[in-house]
Amino acid sequence: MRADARRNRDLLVAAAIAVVAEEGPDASLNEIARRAGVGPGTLYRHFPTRDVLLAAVFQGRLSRLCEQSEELAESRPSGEALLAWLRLLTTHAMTDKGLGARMMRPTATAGVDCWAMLRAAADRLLLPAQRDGFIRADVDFTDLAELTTGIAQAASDPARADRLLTLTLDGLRTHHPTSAPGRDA
Amino acid sequence: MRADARRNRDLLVAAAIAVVAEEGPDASLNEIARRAGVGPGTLYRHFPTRDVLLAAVFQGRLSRLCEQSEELAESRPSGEALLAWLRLLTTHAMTDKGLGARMMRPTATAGVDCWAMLRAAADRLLLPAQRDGFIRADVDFTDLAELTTGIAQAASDPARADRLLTLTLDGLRTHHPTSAPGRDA
DNA sequence: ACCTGAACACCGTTCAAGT
DNA sequence: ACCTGAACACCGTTCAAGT
Repeated sequence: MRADARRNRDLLVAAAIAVVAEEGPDASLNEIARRAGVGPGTLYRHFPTRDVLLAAVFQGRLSRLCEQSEELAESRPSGEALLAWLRLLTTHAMTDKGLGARMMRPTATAGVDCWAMLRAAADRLLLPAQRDGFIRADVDFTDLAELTTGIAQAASDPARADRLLTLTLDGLRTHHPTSAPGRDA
Repeated sequence: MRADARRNRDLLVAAAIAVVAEEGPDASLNEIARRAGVGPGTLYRHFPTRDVLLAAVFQGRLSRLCEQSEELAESRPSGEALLAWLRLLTTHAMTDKGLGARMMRPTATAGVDCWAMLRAAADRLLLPAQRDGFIRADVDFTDLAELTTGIAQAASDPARADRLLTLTLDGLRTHHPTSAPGRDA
């Protein structure tokens, strides 16, 4: 890779990080190119698709999230660790006006395989929590990903997202029926 | 209202219904005007904002949803009725590529007060379900609206939406702790 | 009163021309 | 190899001119 090409690529990613933080994932690509000081053609050469550029923007935050999954797995009991990480994931899905939510899909596999990385990070916490009996055995990563991104998209602010996440997690816990209403009434 | 104005308004709504069904809530307004056979200026005269036009498109589906709430309240036991209606609401939020989800916000009050109508319809089922002890007393309409729209936006297909809704509702039920794990572990 | 449609500033995307 | 930037077809929105 030629030196000037490398330089332009870095300028574009930096500009994209800034612009996406301001305007969200639908930000103008021409604006990003302008801010990076290159022509629009140069942007398309490096990033043939908007999603490829967004993946580059997303990459830093994603790897941090994976690290945090490892830390939590070592430092906390399984149920607690999963809950804490899901909170991080939800916050994550809300950043940059929905960029996070947009990248947390199986299809958003551009350059880095975001979905596979997230699944690995989640399973590291989910499987122990299921083994220890805190979470239903039939829940999988797709459930967690869709529920957290959904909450992140629909909640009006972080406090409400936290409330919805708490409510939802009660549904994922293992069941302890006593009188079992809700069936006959 | 002059006769030709009335006629143009109706043409615009009809065109909007068709185009939004195809392209979703971000459909081109010029395209809608074109399809209605009027100039773009005429569209803006009748609907100063995109959301006002979308509310007109949404209105029919909304009133049907309110009727269904009344029917369910009369014909079924409270817990069952609420669940059935929430299924309808979720389906609803998925129609027209996210138009439903977009209108289910407090801000989307254009012409018709969609939010107030939905709240009335939901409370008709939620309050009895809470009185009968099937749903937590601290859950309110905002919780239900955000959870269903979130699920609708994040789920990849109707079957998955149904699964997520079921999981979530288990979290909204009244609690029956037996061994109460998830705290200490 | 209401409608028209040309006009403006923008957007995403492409591609000949340059170095 | 890579970059440039003019160019194209589109978009949302406005507003003078018409009836």
